[in-house]
Amino acid sequence: MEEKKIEILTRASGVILRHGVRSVTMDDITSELGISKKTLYQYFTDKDSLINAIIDLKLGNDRAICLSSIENAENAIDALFLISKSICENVAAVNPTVFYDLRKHYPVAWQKVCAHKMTFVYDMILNNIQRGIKEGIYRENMNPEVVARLFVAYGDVIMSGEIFPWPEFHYDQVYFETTSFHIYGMSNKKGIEYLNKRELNE
Amino acid sequence: MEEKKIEILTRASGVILRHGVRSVTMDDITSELGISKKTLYQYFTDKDSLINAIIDLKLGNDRAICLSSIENAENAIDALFLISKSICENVAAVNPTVFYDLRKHYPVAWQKVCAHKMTFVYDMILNNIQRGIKEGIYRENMNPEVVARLFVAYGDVIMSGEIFPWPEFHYDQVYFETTSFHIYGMSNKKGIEYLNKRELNE
DNA sequence: TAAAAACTTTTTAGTGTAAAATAGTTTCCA
DNA sequence: TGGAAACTATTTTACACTAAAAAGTTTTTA
Repeated sequence: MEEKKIEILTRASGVILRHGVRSVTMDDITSELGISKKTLYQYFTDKDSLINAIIDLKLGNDRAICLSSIENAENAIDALFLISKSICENVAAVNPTVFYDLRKHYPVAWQKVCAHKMTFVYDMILNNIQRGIKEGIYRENMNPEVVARLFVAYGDVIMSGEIFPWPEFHYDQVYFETTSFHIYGMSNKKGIEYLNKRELNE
Repeated sequence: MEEKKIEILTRASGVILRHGVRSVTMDDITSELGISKKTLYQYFTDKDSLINAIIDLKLGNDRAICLSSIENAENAIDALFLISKSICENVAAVNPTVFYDLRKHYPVAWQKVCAHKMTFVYDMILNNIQRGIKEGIYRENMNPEVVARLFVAYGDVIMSGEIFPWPEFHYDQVYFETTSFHIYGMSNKKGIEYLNKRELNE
């Protein structure tokens, strides 16, 4: 991909993820980036393809960050904390209306997001559970499929804002509390000892 | 309330909660109960008041069952298991479209349902957390407000069917798994010992 | 060559209206 | 008295239409 296309993509991504897909028009993007419509349409045939590219870019970045977190973590618990920290930083910058807009008007992009949650995130958590069990810090008497899906669901619950209304609650705090609670729920005796030790160091 | 009104209410409740609010017309109810519209409207001025009465009845029953579970339980963990068992039995009999219909067309009734979740259920779980801490079986290092709201959220997640699609997953099984996971997440060493002992007895 | 501007086409929000469905009322009859 | 049916009133729904906005294209200009 040409350098110019990448620049347009990343800058447009910033505007759209911050303000919503519907709210930002193609004219808004051109004037925001200081380019003409001609140029914009030279690189992206229509708004749909631009949105799809933005979502691909975003999900790709998220995945890369998660995978590096997993590699650098000393154990399953540490990995989950690292992941939740980066998810927090990444998703907090996305306006919730983006998800609403995608679901309603951009079925292809929305499908990508759903697939990302139900395959990548789900598989990642499922692997994390297996890793934790193998490392002897997670309980063996839980249902991995249900527990992993529960973790996936947290994102929706927190983002919807119904149960944790802003400004009484803040995404990042709730997400952190939720993740630690989830880790406690999965941990066995040895895992909880590690958690306690971890808490002391903070 | 007269005996006849109660009979009409309970029987209409059965039909409506099973098939949905919008799907069941006033004519359906009269023919199903074998009464005339004259009689039905003698006891309920309009459909709205009937629906509201049904919701009041339903929520009242649910509350009564929960409160008796709490009293009869030997400790906080036992109480949560009893509650989740009765919630399961009660909510599983309600067609999910009922919630959809209420939310969209019966704002007063929907408000009752939301208030029930956000006050009664939430307070109940908050009390349960305090009880468990006092009984020395729950951790003290958790955020009760977040953890209680998380429990409230499970209901929505499971009922929506997006994360746990039927028929791959069944309400009652997922609800049971989820509740036990949640209890593990709240329990401390002593609580987990009680849980292990409990599992052996099953 | 690419931005700016002017332009055309498509999508969407909003409105009005007719038909259908349902709520709610009245009448008749066992 | 209360059920059955016929009736009226209200609400929903569907469709057509209009106006505005935004997508997408072409032309002009620096």
